[in-house]
Amino acid sequence: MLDIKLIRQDTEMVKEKVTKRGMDAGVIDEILKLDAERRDLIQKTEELKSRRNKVSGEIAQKKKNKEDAEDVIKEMRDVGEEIKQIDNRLNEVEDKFHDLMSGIPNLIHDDVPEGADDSENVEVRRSGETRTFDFEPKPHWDILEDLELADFERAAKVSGARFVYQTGDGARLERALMNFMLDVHNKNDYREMMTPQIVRAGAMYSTGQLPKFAEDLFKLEDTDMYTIPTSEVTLTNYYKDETLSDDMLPVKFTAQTACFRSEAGSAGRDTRGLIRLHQFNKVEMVRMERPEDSWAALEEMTRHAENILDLLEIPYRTVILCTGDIGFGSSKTYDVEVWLPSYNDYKEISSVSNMTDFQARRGNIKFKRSRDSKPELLHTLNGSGLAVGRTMAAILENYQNEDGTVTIPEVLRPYMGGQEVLKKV
RNA sequence: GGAGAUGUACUCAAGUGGCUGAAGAGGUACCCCUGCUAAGGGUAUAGGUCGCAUUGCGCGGCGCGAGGGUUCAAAUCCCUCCAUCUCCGCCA
Repeated sequence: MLDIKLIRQDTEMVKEKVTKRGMDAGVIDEILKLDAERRDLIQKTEELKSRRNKVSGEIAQKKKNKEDAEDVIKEMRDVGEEIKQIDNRLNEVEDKFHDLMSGIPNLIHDDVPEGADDSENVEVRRSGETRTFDFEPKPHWDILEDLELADFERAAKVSGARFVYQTGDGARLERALMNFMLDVHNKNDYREMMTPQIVRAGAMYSTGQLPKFAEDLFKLEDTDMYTIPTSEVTLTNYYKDETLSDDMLPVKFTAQTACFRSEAGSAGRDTRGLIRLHQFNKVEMVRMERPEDSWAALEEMTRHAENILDLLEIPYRTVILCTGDIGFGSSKTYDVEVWLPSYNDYKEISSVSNMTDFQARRGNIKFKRSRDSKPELLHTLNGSGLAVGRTMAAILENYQNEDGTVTIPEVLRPYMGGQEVLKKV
């Protein structure tokens, strides 16, 4: 949600930024019109309410003095009727107003490059040499099958397409990765959390999944509850409707959860392997920052995501998302992309965003600089650190050997009981 | 899942239709007293949000878990929802 005051004062700037995302800015004019009507109605109804309050006091006085108040009461009856009518109209206008407001994406930062889609994202740095194989490397789904690390067929039987059982060393490697990632983030002072994985609609609204992206979510039948598509939802909403004191900042959380995505509209894409599933594990980082600190925090958090791949010694690059690819609530996003031989390309493994005050306004998350200062909206940030399944895919493909085995990255070996290779059982 | 109870400000708590922006206590801040601390005394302190105004403190609406309703008027009556507690049932 944007600040309506900003839209009023700086209309042209807002329109320009909305347009850059490929959205029709006409809705801004519509919003301003509704806003004007809304404020007009508020003034009218408040004036009447003020009068009613005053007269009500007088009625109380008269009653106390055993005077007759019938005529004033009658008059107030009409005033009450008028208030009701204006309030009804006001409610309609405000509903429409909020509908439109909650459909406006966050303002993009000036650094965000213009572009139509992900092909126009701009690389900002690259790390590690991509390996040249002196044999034909296998895609990770073949490795999973050959080493019996995962079972997609039986998952399809039980749950459907885009689900997986990880089996044996496959399950152990998944667990090792999650523990490794959480340990690294812990060292960087992110507070570890285990969170709910089912939330109410209100939480989804705050972080921006609702109302616009409902089709991406799984909803529990006959309830107002949804499975989370990322722990960004539960971590960011932790302080929903609260005002934090300055000494609590910055807030830094990390959590591992399952993530559930309906993947509506992605039929036929990434159909094999661990890249695109309805359920996957992800370790997430979320931060809440003073507005003046959030841009530095975005850079730092991106480094924290990259650091996982540095430690795993897997090649990656980092791109800044262009206007056509950046998410709805984000002002600026870096994607960290890992090298996948099977795609012969870099594939997103982390997305790190500064949502500025966009989610904080929706979720009413504030802080006070001191005891006497006014509450201000926080800036919220989130980033994967990392998508666990995709990390596993990257390890299998980048660390595979000619004999079909996979070398386990050194940093993971302590988490695998000292095991050095994955091989056929 | 069944039955009952509760939800007021930082905390505890009074308040069953008008005089309640909301008693009282604690807490917190400052001051007095005292060599210091404690105890004692005094003063202050009700959040937030919305609208108007902003040459200056301002004016007003909302607000007693949330949302509706009744009424000239609601913390107080009614409805729905949420949360907490107790008992029973069930269960990892």
